[in-house]
Amino acid sequence: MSTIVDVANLARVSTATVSRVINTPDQVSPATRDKVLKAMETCQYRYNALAKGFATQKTRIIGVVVPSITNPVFAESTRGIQDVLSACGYHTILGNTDYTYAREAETLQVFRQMQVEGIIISTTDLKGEALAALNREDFPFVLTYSTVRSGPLSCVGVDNFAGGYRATAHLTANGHTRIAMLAGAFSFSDKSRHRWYGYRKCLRDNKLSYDAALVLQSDYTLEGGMAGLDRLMALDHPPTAVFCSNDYLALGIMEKARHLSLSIPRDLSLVGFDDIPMVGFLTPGLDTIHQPAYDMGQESARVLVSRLKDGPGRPVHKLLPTQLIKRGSVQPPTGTPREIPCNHN
Amino acid sequence: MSTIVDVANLARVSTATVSRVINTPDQVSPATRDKVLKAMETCQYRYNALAKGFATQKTRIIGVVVPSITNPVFAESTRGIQDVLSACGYHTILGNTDYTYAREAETLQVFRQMQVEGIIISTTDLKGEALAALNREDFPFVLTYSTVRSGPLSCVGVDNFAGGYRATAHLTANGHTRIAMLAGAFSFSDKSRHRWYGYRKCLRDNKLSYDAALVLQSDYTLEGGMAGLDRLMALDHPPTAVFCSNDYLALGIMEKARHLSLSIPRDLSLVGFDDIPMVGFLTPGLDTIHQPAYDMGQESARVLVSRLKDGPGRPVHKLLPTQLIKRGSVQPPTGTPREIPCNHN
DNA sequence: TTGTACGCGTTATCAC
DNA sequence: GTGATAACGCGTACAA
Repeated sequence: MSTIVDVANLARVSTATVSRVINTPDQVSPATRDKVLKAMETCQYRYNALAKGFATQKTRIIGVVVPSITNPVFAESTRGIQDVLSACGYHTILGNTDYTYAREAETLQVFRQMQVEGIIISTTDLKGEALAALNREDFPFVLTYSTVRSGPLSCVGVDNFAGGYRATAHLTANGHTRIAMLAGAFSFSDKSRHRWYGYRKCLRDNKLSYDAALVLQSDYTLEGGMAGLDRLMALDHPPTAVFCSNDYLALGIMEKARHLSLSIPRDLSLVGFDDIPMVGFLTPGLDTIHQPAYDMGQESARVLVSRLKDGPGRPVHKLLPTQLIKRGSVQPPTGTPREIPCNHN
Repeated sequence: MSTIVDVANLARVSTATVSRVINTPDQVSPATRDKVLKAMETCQYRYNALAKGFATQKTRIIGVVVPSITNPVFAESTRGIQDVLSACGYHTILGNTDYTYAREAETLQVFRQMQVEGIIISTTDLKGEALAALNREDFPFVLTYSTVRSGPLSCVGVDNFAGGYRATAHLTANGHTRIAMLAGAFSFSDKSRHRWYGYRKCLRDNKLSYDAALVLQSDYTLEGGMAGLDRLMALDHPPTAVFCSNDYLALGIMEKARHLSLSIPRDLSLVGFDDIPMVGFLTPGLDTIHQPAYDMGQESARVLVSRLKDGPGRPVHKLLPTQLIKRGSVQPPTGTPREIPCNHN
């Protein structure tokens, strides 16, 4: 593999000139420029960005950490991130943690060793040492999909509390009184926890008692959803509606409901969270809380880029709006009046 | 940021010793080792993998190029790739091309400039200069999702011809005679082209005439699927069945069919390709050709890793089996006998 | 406009 | 077991 030295020798110029031809072509006379370009051609010279990164301490690489590569919602936000970053001349490198803190810490370590210039992360442990360390060192990073509305960490996400509230309110407005929540385990998802807070608050505002038996924590998998429904339907007083803390869980429930010959929404109403593309195709379509994933990705990238440009400043907290999408997976419990006005937004 | 030089000074040893503590701890006496580790601690030393890559000309980074990050089938295969690569001590960096050759060439260039050690790519242009260049230089790379069964390029994929044949045979076996194909544009998808070859061959074997008006090329998007169905139903003799060259297109068709009040499978039978997770949740479920995406990813990574280990050898061509999954989106055209035995496998 | 010389953090090759 | 030092490819003062 040839280097600028080879090119320089061939063109009978110095390496500095070759470097200038690459980086600031106008600073070199057309004659020598052509000479150098020709030389590059003949040696099949290939630029070494690694060496540049090494020399300048700037790699133009941003690390993106997501908990799951299979959940389409993360594909969307990642697309948003990439679109903005590549427009700003940055490259993206993606790491996935499968919702485990160990892999998150490891990924973070690898990224830093690779000298990424910044990190965008959907974390599984907001209070973890890994993030604390980044923050201590003033390393540029931003949280996505989070609900943090204050504190030292920059964060772009949605109001998960409000989303959880809205989802539950949709069910209470339809006359449901036994409303379960199938949540991603709070241990790895503060988002899920905030949605649960919203759920509880909404129950309270509607004078519905909170029944801990109706709240299940689960993996974010189809199997988790399926197992969850099994447990819920085995209760003495099974719920008439379930709020799932993401669409994946809701899919698991729908699948399991089919096995149990439960009809949705007749026997069970269902609300999800995320609005991944496919839930609009189901029959019935899934009522869900839409997250603007692509926009959130874009915004996260923008926040990171300006942090990179302007240096450390006060942390940014942006919560994007969510939206309830009604498609037909919710109806009043059998034998209940149709729709009750909802004044909790 | 402290370096091994700082550590060496602090521990009163040479940089070589520090390096040994990092890479081959047994080659250094326990006493000095501890001394060095302590020094690392106190200067908050962080290893610089970039510098190592620069010094050794080995980055342990593999570039993965996919045409779409949103299509779940690529998420699956990427997961397979990552699982194998990380087990072999490689890091993965993901690039996405949105099915455009320009972005593919650019991504390839960036990856090479970053000094990736190998590339796994689902290409949009098999005959393109970008791949040819890689091959000329003996750069280690493998194609995925491809159908190439010979030639100089290593390739792990599925038999798209057989898959296309099988999908079509499923329709002819059900008595369909006007079978359309909605294909990803051949210009960017040789997979789609091979599926089309299978489609044509199957028609011929069944003595069905080939009608070019029934074959549409499209983007791999929902909108492409929707527009496609519009055009097909506007024909003088609309088809009674459609083979879609991926599930995404089939989803678009299902959505559009709903708008047109066409019932699937009563008014229109449908077969897809890929078997992305969600199509099992639809009503009716989509009949489709299952690709073992995760396995294919794993296998691609294995092929690349052994190429990396053993140096250039003869190219590998592995075609994994596909499988027809029946879920209910196909039935005989109205007023036709039920199932005709199929002897084309 | 062009050239010289050094630094970036690590590994590898010798010596000792 | 340990130390000194030359690579690795590029950017960049600074000098010419």
